[in-house]
Amino acid sequence: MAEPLDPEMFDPVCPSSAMPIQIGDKWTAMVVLCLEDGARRFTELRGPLRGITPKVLTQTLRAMERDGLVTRTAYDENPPRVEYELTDLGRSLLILIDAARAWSRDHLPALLEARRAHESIPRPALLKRSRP
Amino acid sequence: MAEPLDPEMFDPVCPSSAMPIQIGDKWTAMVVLCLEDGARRFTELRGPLRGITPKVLTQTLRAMERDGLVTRTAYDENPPRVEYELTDLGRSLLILIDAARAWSRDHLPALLEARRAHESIPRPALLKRSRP
DNA sequence: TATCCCGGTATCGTTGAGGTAACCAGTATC
DNA sequence: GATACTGGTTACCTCAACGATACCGGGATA
Repeated sequence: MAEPLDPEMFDPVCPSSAMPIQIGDKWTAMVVLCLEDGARRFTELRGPLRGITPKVLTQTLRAMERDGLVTRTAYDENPPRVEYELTDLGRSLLILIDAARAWSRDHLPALLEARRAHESIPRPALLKRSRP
Repeated sequence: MAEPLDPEMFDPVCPSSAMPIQIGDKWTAMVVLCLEDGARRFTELRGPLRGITPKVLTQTLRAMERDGLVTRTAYDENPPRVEYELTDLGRSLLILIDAARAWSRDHLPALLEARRAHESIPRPALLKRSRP
């Protein structure tokens, strides 16, 4: 199996929301990373994905299952146990996620700096505007 | 400068909308590709980006300018002329776009096939549901 | 009997990206 | 005077994603 997930592996205040790359829907890339080391249970995923509501996690996993990115295995035990696991297709997204993270490491600071610098100037007057 | 843009370089009916990777907003990656070979004018961009409205193109370019991905140069001629050009930062997105396109070439058919196959089965009954 | 656990549903509301349509200023040309 | 061209702007609307909150069924446990 795999070690327990770090409940702080995703920082909700991290600037990744400013990152100009998105894999799937809002949570898809994070789910892929959570499943990188093996199958995980529903409630196990809710830890690192801090703030995700069960409804949205269900939606995300259903969409990923539909697209062949994860498999869902329900064991007829009780309390119920359901495990999600990456398929080869889902695992193939890891190289993209790594590329996105490499870009962020190398270039996101420049983007954020450009954005910060842009906020300073009020409005550069795009074309000559005459207001009587 | 650069050769005229191919007005059919983006297929509006192409399955890229199903692609689980997005660079920036909806049109950002396409704008980057349009500017790959040199500066372009506003109306020049409207050709390949078929269906984009001037408002949305303005929004897209303003956001890219704010993030330091493009520069905007207005020449005081007339009729007015405005040129947009990639910065080094904007150009750095090309490797990400290439990675996304490589993933699509290699894996998107499998995703679409999984999606198609999933539509066939009505509902696999997630957990036992009892409705009286 | 009561409560907890797990893996969800059901219902409602908010938000923002994106689209539609119309309009504009200044110059040049017919 | 009318029209066209460029590079936009403005007001309005739609729709899907996302979130908040509450609830559920069935068995195990206290």
